Amino acid sequence: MSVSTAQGRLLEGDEATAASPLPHARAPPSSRYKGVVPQPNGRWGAQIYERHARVWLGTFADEAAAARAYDVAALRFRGRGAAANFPGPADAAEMAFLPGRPKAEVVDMLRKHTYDDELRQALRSGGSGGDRSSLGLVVLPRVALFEKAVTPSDVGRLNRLVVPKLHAEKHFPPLQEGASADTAPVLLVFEDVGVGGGKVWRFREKGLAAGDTVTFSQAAITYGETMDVKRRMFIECRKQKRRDGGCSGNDGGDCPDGGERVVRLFGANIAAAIGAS
DNA sequence: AGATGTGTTGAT
DNA sequence: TCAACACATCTG
Repeated sequence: MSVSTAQGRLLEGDEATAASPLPHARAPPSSRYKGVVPQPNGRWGAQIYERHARVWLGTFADEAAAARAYDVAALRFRGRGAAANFPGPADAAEMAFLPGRPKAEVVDMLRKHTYDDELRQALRSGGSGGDRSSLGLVVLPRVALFEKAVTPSDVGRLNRLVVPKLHAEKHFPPLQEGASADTAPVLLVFEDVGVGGGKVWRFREKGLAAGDTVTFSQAAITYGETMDVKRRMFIECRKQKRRDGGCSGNDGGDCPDGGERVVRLFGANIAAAIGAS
C-alpha cells in the first residue's frame, strides 16, 4: 500500500533468493523445474532422457508450461510413479489418453503445443464430463462473466476487441505496471464454447456486426490439469436477429463452433486482440 | 537475426 | 540420468 523507498522493481524469481552473488545484468537462471532448461533468448526448453538419449520436448515462453510438458512426457515414458514438477494424482482422463498414443506422437504434440487440444478432443469423444447440447455435442460447464456488445471498430479491420475496463480489471489478470503495447503482453487462452470442431477459430470469421454480443465465461470445472496453467475462459458470440433483408446468406442464430484462440491483453485501456496473428 | 534443438561434457 | 553451455541449424 505505502510507497516503498526502494524501487518497486520486481526481481525475477531466483535472482533475489540466493545462488547469484554477482549483480550482473545477465540472467543465467537455471530452472527450478525438472526437465526444464533455459534458452538463450529467455524462453524455456523441456527435455526428458530415455536410454541415455535426450528427447527434446520443445520450447516454451512459460517456465511452468515447460515443466508441465516434462510432466506429460514423464507420465507417458515412465508411467504413473514418475517424478513430476506438479505432482498429484494423475487425472483419469489423462491416463486414459496418454498410454494409447505412441511416444513420438506425444512428443510431437508437446513440441507443437497441441497437447491440450488433443486431450480435449479425446475427452469429447469419450463423452465424459459436461452436458450435451441439443446438437449432441459435449459442452463443458462454465459460468458467465460478462458480455460485450461489439462496436463497429471491434468488428472492423483492426484485429482488436476492446473490453470494458471495468470487466477487464475484474476478470482478467492484472497487467504488469508500465505494461504497454510494446512490452510483453499478457496472454489469456480462450476457447469457443462450441466444442465440436477443433478447427482454428478466427474472430472475423464469425461475421459479427455492430450490436452483436460476445459473452465471456470461465471454466466452472477443471478437466485435468493440462499444460496451460492459466485459467481457462470461453468466448461465445451471438448474432442479433436482424429484420432488414439486406443480409446475404448469413445471419441469426448462434455462432458456429470452432477451436481455440489466444487473446492478448495490452495497454492501459485493456484491449483484447482476438484473431490477430 | 532470432529462435530452436543438438553436440558435448561434467556432475550426480 | 540430468543439466550447463556452446554453437550449428533452422526459419521467417
